[in-house]
Amino acid sequence: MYTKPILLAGYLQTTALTVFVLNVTLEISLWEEERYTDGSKWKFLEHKGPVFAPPYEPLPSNVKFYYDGKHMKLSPQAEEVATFFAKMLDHEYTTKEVFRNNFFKDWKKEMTPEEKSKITNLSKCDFTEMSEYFKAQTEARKQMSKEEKQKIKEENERIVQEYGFCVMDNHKERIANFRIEPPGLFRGRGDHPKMGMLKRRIRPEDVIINCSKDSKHPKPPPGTKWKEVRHDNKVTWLVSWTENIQGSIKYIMLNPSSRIKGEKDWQKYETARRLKKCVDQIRAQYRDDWKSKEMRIRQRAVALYFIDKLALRAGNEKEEGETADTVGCCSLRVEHIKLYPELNGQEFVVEFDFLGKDSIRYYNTIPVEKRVFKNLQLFLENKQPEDDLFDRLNTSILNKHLQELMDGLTAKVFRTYNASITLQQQLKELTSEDNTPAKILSYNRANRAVAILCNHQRAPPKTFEKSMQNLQSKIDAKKDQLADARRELKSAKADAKVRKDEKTKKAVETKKKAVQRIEEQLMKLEVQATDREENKQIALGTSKLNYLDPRITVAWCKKWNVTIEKIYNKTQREKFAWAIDMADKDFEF
DNA sequence: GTCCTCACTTAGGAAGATCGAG
DNA sequence: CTCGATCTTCCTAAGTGAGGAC
Repeated sequence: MYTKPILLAGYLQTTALTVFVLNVTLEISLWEEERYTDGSKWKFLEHKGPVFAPPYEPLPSNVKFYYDGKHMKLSPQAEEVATFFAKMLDHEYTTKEVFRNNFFKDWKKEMTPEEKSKITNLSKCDFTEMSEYFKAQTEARKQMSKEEKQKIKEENERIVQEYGFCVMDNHKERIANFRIEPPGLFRGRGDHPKMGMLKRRIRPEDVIINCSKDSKHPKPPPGTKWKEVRHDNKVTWLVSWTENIQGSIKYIMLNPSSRIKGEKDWQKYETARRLKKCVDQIRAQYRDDWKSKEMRIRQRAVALYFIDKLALRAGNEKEEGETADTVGCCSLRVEHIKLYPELNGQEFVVEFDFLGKDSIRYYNTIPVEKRVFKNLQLFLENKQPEDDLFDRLNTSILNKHLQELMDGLTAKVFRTYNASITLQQQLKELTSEDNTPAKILSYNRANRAVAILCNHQRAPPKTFEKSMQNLQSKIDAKKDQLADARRELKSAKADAKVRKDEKTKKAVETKKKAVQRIEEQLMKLEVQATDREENKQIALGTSKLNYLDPRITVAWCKKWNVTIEKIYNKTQREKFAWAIDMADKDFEF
């Protein structure tokens, strides 16, 4: 309960929002205490530690595994790993060569010597009984009675209450991911060389706990020990462990609604707003640098132009063979672009075609300025398709340069800035004094413009065509209904003209209202259809959650009298609580 | 510079919960 | 009340970028 006022108090320091000042005087002093200048993230941190994955439950003896058509009883370790595969049997992954090979190699490591000598070919393994068994279990769970479901829900709730919260500097905060990732088969995205590898079970002995010395330390499960308990208040995580696929560290951290995340988020948008103030100058500078005598500066300037204009990601180098082959701006290769001196009546066109983060394809053809084009031709000279386009540049060089142009400026700030400024400008352009659904369509379209800019795609929903058809038939039905209502209105009017009594007059009014209501409903459906069609392959969520300054949205809602609930759901409102409290209708990004 | 480690943000899909039409 | 569609939450992979060792 006291989280919010303290949070607010912090924001009050930079926004002259006086309404809340009176009742948070006490908390302001608390907040002041908590503003660390030495890089500390907290003074006090107490939590209950992570929730571990439930132990493996062996299959009932009637669920059999067959090798080469013959029943084979597997050792518990081998069986557990087999179930991971069985659970994915319907997934495309299990048809992929790389996935199957990686899985089989890791599975064999879990087998007893006898199993290993017998099971030599994955194609001879029959997991269907296991698969059917798990499907039946899922089905059974769905068919449970209301009471049983309620019981499970309550048990889950109890776990959340016990492990889902921590105390950080007097605030009780929600933890984002307090459950340790269960073992399973690694599902990389795109053409990942490690897909199918066994992600091993994490034990308390693998886990590092971070909390304050003076807190009640979390207890490891009976008979176990933590790898380490440390008290590092320069970081925000509560628990960490090293994952075995890439050797990277995983963390348990706080929910986006927490003070520590909210403040960071706010800071991010403030940095982007500072960029707004100097972006013109930076643009002038990189345009000038296109003419530089030095190759490295020209490359830097062209790359920055792409990052700015196309909202490309920075593009760190990646270790070859360890991950899917994806790139960002600085890691673009010759094979990822094509130059057309002329294309479809436009001059100096660049075609981009590459796989970005999560192996999402970026495809775009854009006309660029002649100077950029000439530079690109120069960068391509004497290179092979697999050579780097920007061979004198990497993200570190670029970011060092950006840091000199503005304090806190990095490549990703451009994405945030361009996303937010686009939303603001599109909202201005598209919104008009209209009914609420039309305003919301405008909002979604502005949001969509950003999602397109940032290349946030999604797989078209499997049911997309059908759901479009359903909506269309609803629209047709509504149109018929409207025609009927109009006919009735007409006859009622005619009737009233003849009879001229109160009763028929009233009837006309009623029919008029009915027509209006149906017109409204029809319009709403049509808007919905437009929105859905335009959204087929576009994901709005990512930009909404990570790129758009929420204060723009809050201000828009206030200005146009749209309730915030129409734009942000409960989780989003919690995450953006700071903005909802802070922004008024005149906020400008 | 280059490599490596670490912490943190950003990302799309899967699973689960809720809604609304019939 | 049931079922499929849709919305929300969960999950965890995949990025960014700072900083330190050499």
